[in-house]
Amino acid sequence: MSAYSKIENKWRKLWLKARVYEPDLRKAKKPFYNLMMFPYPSAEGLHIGSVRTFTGIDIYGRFKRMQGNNVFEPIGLDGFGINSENYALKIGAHPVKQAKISEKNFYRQLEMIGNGFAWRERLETYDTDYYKWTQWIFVQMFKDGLAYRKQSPVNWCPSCKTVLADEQVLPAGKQEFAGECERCGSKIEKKDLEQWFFKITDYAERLLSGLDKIDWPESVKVAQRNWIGRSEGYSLKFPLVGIPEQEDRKHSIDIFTTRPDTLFGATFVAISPELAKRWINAGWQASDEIKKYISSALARREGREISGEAEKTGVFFGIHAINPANQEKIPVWISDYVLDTYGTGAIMAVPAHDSRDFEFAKKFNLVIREVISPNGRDHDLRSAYMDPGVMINSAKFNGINSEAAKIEITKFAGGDRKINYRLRDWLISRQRYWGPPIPMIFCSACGKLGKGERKDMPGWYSVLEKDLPVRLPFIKDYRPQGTGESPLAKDKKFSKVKCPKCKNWACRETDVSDTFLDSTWYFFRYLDAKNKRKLFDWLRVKRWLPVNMYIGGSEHSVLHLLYSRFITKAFFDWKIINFDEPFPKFRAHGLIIKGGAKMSKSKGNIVNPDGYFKDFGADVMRLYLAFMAPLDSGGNFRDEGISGVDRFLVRVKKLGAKLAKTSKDGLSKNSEKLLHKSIKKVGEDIENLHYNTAISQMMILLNEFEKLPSLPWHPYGIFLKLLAPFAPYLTEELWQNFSFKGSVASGWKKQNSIHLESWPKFDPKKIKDENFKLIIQINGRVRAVLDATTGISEKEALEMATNDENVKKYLSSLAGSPKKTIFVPDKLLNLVI
RNA sequence: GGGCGAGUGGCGGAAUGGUAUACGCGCACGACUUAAAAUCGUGUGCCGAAAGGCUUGAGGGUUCGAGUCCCUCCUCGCCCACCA
Repeated sequence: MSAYSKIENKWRKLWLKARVYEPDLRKAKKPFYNLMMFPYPSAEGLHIGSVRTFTGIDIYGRFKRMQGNNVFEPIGLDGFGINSENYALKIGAHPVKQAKISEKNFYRQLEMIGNGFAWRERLETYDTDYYKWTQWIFVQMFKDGLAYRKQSPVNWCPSCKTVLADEQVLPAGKQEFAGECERCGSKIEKKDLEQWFFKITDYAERLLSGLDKIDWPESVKVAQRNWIGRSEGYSLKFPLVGIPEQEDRKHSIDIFTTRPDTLFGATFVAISPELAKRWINAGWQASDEIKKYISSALARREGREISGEAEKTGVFFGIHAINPANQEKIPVWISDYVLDTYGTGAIMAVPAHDSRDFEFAKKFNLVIREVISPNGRDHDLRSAYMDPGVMINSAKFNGINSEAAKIEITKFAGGDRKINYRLRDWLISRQRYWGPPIPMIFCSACGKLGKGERKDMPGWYSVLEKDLPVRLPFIKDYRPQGTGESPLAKDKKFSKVKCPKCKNWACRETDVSDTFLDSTWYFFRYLDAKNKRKLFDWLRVKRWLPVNMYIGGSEHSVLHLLYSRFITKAFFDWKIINFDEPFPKFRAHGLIIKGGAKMSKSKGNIVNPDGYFKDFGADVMRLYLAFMAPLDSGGNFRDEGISGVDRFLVRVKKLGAKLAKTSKDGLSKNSEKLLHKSIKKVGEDIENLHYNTAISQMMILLNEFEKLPSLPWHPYGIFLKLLAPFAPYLTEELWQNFSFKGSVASGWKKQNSIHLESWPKFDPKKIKDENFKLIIQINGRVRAVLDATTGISEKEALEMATNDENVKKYLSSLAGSPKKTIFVPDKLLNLVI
């Protein structure tokens, strides 16, 4: 037990009862939505890093509150989804039961950190009242044409017999583990299944342009831009030759390129193994050799794409295409270096000007023809020449600049400008148990007749809004099937449903949606968490959104933040909100490490906050975590470091004993100056999330106050206010003890809380210095530091300098008079000899 | 391979182009104590007896003056990765 537990418990209860942190969501005059990414209740409990983020943003929120804002700081749990389910699987508990246990543990931990949470609005994504609206969003996406089904390969672990999310397949970076299941280490395979997708690609352009108007760290914006991967290029058609006229056969290949200027040097076409397989499935003839290559290439590609280092393989497809620029007959190859998921799955290969094509052509002895040259002549190509240059070997385009040739050659070859994106549609289905059932129904009877809610998807109906939520049934064996179906498929009571159209027996969709969907919209729901009839009350949303300040981990730079922006833009298009960027201001927090290494179970260096909060108290831990480093950078968690802030708080408490008897006493001029400087600095530092330097400034101020024989009341009150966002419990207690306002004995009221006091203001006049240290430099080196009066002229400064013994010595030894003097008012004088 | 970020004491870190190492930890010495802890005080980048010199990953540049701006390189961290 820490020395503070008693007062912490007292104030926690009083604050809760008085609703100090519950703004009126319907009427607040100066709403300020202070949001942190909600946690998913992990196995180990609240991570010390999350605690730092939560208390960190709470410091900001308390500061904003004292500045007169109605601060709303909600909290909830992102407890639905694969992570929680895997934990349940691991310990052999049922996710439904485990959720309740984790929930209790997390809320217990979140209560002890001293945050001003609006507890009444808390939510959990697995709550029926919550996921009802997750499903509602799915229904709207379907009706709007933004949800669709398509065949897609999923990750499948043959040993766990389960479908895995991409995040669960070890990434390519760790070479020796690439493409392995994170749980059992088996090689991941791909299975083709019909999956639901959200058409996020429709929003690619807006997701890109929206970045320009939001205040986010540049690195996060760059990450999103790269993820979206807009590429301006051209599409070209390569006709195929020698193909018998048959309906079911392709007669040309479409490709995307950013380098049409190299078209005359395109000496072969390469297509992805996946595309080749689709053609063969559609009726193409292919030799056994080719089929064998395709299946071995696909097998190698299972799991994540292998690293760029891997050697390229390929096989001649046995057909030829026509280069549209020079009508040359060029071979069509199948190769594993062609990505199926980017562009059209087919490329024109220009070995002379693309390193990958070059490598491939060398290996298979294909024609390499130079068409761009740095100097207008052929030269010996040892590697691909990828820079711009002068056109050669390109018929009538010879001699012109390659940049100019891009559009000319495209026109000549009958191509078009095309913008291509790296971004792919969002795969939303999960063949899992622990998530919101996708609210769709398939009727085979309607499907045969081509009927459905949407013409492009015969037989598919969304669940009627009045029938939402589609409740996740409790099933005993929730383990993933490995059949490509969700465990829900086994529950016939669940999956058998009447068709909303023809009333015959139909099938319910048994997949659940991706966890990331749950977290795209939680900040809307916080505003109206108890509303059973609507997603949210429009007036509240109008009053509070978009979010004023959002803080979270940069690991969500791409997925969560991009998906949330996407859903918000969809809401905007559905006209249920009037803004289309949810987080105009976002800041990423840093990572704290322990003993120089990232915290992990295998290293055994995970810090459990429970013991620390118990031993030191919330105020000390909040201060320690804030003092470690600026919030947006990391820090090393060291037990020894805690004592510094612990002592600091003890001294703050002791300082109260020194309070002067009357409130009339003033401070000396110097102390007052420091006080006002501190008010300024602490405020500015909090605004910039530089809590470490704010605390350092308060320590300096405390050191000054401690030196005084007695301390007047007023400055002590100001000091407590500056400290209040960091150490909410102790400052509230001292505020009350010294009767700045009310006391518990006289019936403590909300209005008496230090946390609703106004933030101190500094007087710019009182900050002005009358004296300063004049730095005298000779040739840029400091030779004297003199006390001077603020505002002295260059002449006066020079006089002071030349009268100084030390300076005299240098001037005489260097035997010269200053050639030049540089004078920075109230700062320094530099004599150049 | 590409993108982003970072390299400052024994440690976390601080420095609008103007006294580098604030604040804190740790350490040393001293006071208090029978003693220890706690507390308080003093000191604490490196070399040097001192005067003084050197020091922000390495090297160059711009500047009267560079931790800060520019170029080259090295190391570490994170993200992406055959994106045509």
